[in-house]
Amino acid sequence: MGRRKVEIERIENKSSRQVTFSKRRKGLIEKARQLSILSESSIAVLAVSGSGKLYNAASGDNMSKIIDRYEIHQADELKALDLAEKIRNYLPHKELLEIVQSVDSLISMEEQLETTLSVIRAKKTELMMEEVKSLQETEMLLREENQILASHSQLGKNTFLVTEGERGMSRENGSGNKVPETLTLLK
Amino acid sequence: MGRRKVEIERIENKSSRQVTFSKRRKGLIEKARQLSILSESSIAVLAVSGSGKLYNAASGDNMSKIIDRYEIHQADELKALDLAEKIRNYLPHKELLEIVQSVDSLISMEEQLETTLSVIRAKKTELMMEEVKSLQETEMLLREENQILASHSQLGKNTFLVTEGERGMSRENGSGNKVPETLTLLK
DNA sequence: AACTATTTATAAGA
DNA sequence: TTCTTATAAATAGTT
Repeated sequence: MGRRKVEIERIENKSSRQVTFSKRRKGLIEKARQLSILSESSIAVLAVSGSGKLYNAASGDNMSKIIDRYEIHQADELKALDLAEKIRNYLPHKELLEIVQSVDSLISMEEQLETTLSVIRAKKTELMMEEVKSLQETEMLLREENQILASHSQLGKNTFLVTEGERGMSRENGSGNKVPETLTLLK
Repeated sequence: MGRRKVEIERIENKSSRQVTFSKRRKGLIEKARQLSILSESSIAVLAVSGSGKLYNAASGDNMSKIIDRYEIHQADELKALDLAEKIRNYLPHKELLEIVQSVDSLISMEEQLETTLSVIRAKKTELMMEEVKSLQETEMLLREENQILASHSQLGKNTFLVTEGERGMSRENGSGNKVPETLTLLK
């Protein structure tokens, strides 16, 4: 769609790559807007540039709602906790048509879906907590093993451990995450 | 881009609307894929049809990571600090009674509260992710240190450490899971 | 699902 | 960055 046909492959020239990112991102978001209006739908576009900068656009509804919708969809697909089946139980197909007749019923459906969503979120938190706990236990075991090894070490009295710097989750991080320094053995 | 120019407005004919949704959605996702490759970036597209069906595509990275990035970005932008104040600003006590008169105002209140809530959730996820990452880094460092100590150990090759069952003595690390430290071994 | 006349997006250049 | 314009690509209406 330009003076020349371009192959769809990484543009090597950095400057051209940035220009293309800018032009096509604009085009993509405009296309999303048009689709949303033409077809009365909700469209979200998230773009993370090579340098990590984020661009986003939502049409038809706000970003949070579209993402929520995605998360519900995912959870449903993955059948976390057989929730999909639970929902089916709550809303058997037969009764659905009758149910949808009233506003009250829609409110109740909304509440049920929100309940489901909160269960999904709780599950996410639970899994992350488990991971943290497991990692903490591993850390403890390693420290113990370490101590035992140190007490049997051949490293003489001239050997000593120096601790440097402060590390940990309290650091302001954002995206500039630091790679852990490698343990260095100096002689 | 077709036999005729079309105005960007809701297509009234339901069938045409669906066909357009399908065609343009495909085009949009293809554009997203191309942008991702050409500019070495990550692009996510979420589309919710008028009938509520969800379509999504992610290029360059997986959907979860792109959404996480968005949420962290939001949290940073809106600064989850002083949320209470924000809520107070949105809803000054004086104006509350007047505001609550209209349905529109309630919808807008709902949206604002949902935005606030999503910021809080994003912040929670961000902090948990950081903690996991930090623990993983600590684990790596400990394993390295361990390896070095083992290689200098007087314990023979036939000796091995039992890390289970000998706990308690070395547990005087009363500080629980503390800030990991980078160790430099000097000789 | 295909086809194709047109419109639209955009690559290169200024 | 913004604009221009030749050309490639997307797609609206049709089959």
